[in-house]
Amino acid sequence: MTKTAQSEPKSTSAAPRLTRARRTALLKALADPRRFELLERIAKSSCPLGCAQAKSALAISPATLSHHIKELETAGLIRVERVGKFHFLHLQPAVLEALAGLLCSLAQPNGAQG
Amino acid sequence: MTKTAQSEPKSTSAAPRLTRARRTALLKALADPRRFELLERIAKSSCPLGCAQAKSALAISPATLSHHIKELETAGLIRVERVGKFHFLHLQPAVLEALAGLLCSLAQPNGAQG
DNA sequence: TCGACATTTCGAGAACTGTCGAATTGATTA
DNA sequence: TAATCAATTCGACAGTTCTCGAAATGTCGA
Repeated sequence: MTKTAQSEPKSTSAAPRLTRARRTALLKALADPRRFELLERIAKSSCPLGCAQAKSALAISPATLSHHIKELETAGLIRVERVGKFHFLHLQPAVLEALAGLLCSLAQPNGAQG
Repeated sequence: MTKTAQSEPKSTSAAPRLTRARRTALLKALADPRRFELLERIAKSSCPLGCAQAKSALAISPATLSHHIKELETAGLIRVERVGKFHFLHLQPAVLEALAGLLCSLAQPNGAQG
């Protein structure tokens, strides 16, 4: 009850509400510097990022890259488009926006509680 | 936390731009569920939160609470007001907003580069 | 000063995570 | 089919972090 005044920062696509577990998973996924850098790469690329580009951008072993990709995918931050033997990485902006909205609401006076 | 070695001004008001190291430190500080819950408590409290309330809210040992408080303080997410034998916890909203802004900009098309 | 309370530090154990080499699976092409 | 390239899984190691009990430090009131 009383979910009044949920006016959060406008998101362009539907931002899902985050459960406690989900928000922790998201933050953990973002908290690794290489993973964040990878996500930045994906976000700033105009076309979906291929694994080869990701690998050369981060200078890590294939095993490690695969691990990080899975972490980001599991957290829901990216989507992996599998076409043939290549995988392409897409950002999922809504999840990022949901988290940003949560942090922003916390920063408001009284944590923007209802 | 490992070496950061990036002496940057810790502003308390205007949202500072986040270096790579700082943003990682912030995300790590937020990525622990108990720490996030503590931060939420602080944010949603109308008056600065005392350690006793924090401790009873989280149901953890004093040692662990002290550890988490230090992490949040080091990350710049809270300020600790030390008055006598009591410590009061204040949110530092600007840092949270800076991080939210960063995430939001990443979510924009092409990662809002430029 | 002493005793009670609040908080921190210390030390250690357990659990988690990032990393990589090696082996494996899967897809494409010759 | 064989060869090759892309990506994943496996197994192991190192470093980090969470957690707490015990001891120490700091503060206040009697």
